[in-house]
Amino acid sequence: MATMKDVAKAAGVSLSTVSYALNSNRPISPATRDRVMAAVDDLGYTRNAAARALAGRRSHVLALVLPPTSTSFSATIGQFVAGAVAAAEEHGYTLVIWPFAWDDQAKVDQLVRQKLADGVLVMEVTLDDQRITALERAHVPFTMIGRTAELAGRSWVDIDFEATMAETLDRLTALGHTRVALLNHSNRMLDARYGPAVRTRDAFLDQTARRRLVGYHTPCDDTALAGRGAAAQIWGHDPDITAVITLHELAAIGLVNWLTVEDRAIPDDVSVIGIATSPLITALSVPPLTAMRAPGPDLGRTAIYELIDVIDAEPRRDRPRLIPCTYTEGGTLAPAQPGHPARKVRS
Amino acid sequence: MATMKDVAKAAGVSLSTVSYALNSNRPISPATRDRVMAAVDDLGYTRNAAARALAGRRSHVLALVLPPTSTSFSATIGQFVAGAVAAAEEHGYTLVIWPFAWDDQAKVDQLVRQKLADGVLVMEVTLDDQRITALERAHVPFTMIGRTAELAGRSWVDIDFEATMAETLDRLTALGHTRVALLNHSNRMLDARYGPAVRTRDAFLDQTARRRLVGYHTPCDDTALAGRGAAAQIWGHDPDITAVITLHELAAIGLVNWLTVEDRAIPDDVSVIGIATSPLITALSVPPLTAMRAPGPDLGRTAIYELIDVIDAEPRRDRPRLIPCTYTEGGTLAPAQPGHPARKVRS
DNA sequence: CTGTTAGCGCATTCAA
DNA sequence: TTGAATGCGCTAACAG
Repeated sequence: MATMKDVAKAAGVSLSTVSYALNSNRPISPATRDRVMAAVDDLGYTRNAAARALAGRRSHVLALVLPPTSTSFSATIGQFVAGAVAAAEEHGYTLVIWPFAWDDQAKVDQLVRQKLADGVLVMEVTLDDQRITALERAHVPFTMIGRTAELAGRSWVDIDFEATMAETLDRLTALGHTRVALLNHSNRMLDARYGPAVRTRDAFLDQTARRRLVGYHTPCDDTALAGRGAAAQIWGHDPDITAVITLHELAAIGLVNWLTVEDRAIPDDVSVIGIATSPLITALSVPPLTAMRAPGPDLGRTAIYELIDVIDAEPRRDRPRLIPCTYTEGGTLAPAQPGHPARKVRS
Repeated sequence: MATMKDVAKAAGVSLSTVSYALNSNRPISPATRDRVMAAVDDLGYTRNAAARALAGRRSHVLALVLPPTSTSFSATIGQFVAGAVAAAEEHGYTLVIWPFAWDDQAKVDQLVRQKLADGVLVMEVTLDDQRITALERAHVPFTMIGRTAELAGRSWVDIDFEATMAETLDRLTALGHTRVALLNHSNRMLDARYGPAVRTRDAFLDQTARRRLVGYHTPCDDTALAGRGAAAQIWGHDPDITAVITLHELAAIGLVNWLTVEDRAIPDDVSVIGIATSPLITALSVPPLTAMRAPGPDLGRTAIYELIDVIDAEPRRDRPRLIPCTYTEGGTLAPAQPGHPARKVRS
């Protein structure tokens, strides 16, 4: 395998010139640069990552810690990762995933101390996440996807749940809906102070109250079965609810099934709108789910920008880090029935 | 950050002694080893990965290439990854995921040539996968999860679909089922010669024929909707089918819904059994899905063993590389109805 | 704009 | 069983 020395010889320049040409961090005449590049192509040369990291004290690797048995490396996370990979690449970094429980602090620590990555992206942060303080103690550059309650001096990006909920309720009220349910993450997640669950609930309760809507909050496991149960619970509690906001994929499927079995039509009898939902998911149902689409790729990009700034010790506070979901037309939203929705009964 | 030199000084030994103590690849007296280890603990020392890789010409990193928008980093893959991570760790390797389309050959190439990993794990291999030949040309150590049709000189591990299908049909026939449907992956996957889809179909058709069963093969996209459609198709084609074998998660949900709507009871009217299904999935339905559980962790471990052997140029051909799924009791299997299953009609 | 050179931190060969 | 010395391939001063 060719080394930089070989390239230097082939191009008739010094070793350092090759290095500078490759890193373009000092002026190089176009002529010599061309000769270097030609030699690089000729020899099929690629920098050795280990040597580069050793000499430069920088691995040029960023790590995303993601439990393999996470709530699913689902479409939404996939979109996020894709955006992050692209952004990292544009900045000369390689993004890799460290597939173990992120609260396996020992492992994260060890990899970080080996200097296998220059910085770490942290997902599924809870409001009082202990792991963040550990990272801070270890002086590891990191960016959170999501937010701890305490944000001082911490780098983060997150979905703007408040704004997203506002737009969602705007659209529902514009259609005449006044009784709305929220199919939220499970109580387990709420108890763990999982940011999206807590923020969505709070925004929902707060904003429905302020708008004088009837808002019914329903935590629910993310399974089709739990979704079915939640549906029964929702309309058992209030038969006149005409719209549901949902955060889950599988639970939403269950809810839809229940409605089908109960002969309630979507969207004529009940409107459904997803929140922070991936487009890959919305397309799966019929009619396609109307949703506030999760800003996956944007979040990924922004997270990488943040992280690189932290690594370079160049904090920029002018970047928008709270990114709203955007409305995506589907077929599951309709005006509320005048009066009560017809409630079909079935033997 | 402490270096090996610091440890040597603290322990009162030479630098090389520390190295040997850490790698235990030459005799060390217990006394000096203890002193070294004590110094290591004291200083909180960790080997620098870059320096180690540069000097040792080995990164001690293994890479799993996994598209972020894959058919879902689902529970099954998660289990596989968990097994692989554990096995890699036991052998002194770190397993990382490279999250980009694995047929983005250029990227894989580049990372490999930077020597960012010593070997690569390849998932979702098709029968005539072009990417494998590319890896061979580049002399990159790799192991396939799945199999190309041509196997000569290639390292692989795979699920034993034939044996799994045999046991599945054994169990169904023992319960008196003679008319069985297979809910397979989509035609797109079959056209792409995706191994699991092709092997399952072939095993199903072959073995049902040999057993003189009626076997109906139904390719199907992995969405709840497609599953519903497939169910309609199955019983439209043959109302007397009493058992379904399924490969999908979401499609199975759709199929179950359809049965619910049609007032067919599971398992009394229709038996359902999953193939290569993760236990995390089976638990989600009610009654829990009876299934042939995917040997995720075993596959992961075995794949790592294989890959390390390839890297060490120590091919072992005595290891079982074809791993069957194992039966997991659930609540979705019952004896076939004597005569026709009652076919309920609904207005 | 380009060349020379000193390490980066460790594995490993050669001596003892 | 241990130590000394070399070099892995590259970055980043320093010097011109």
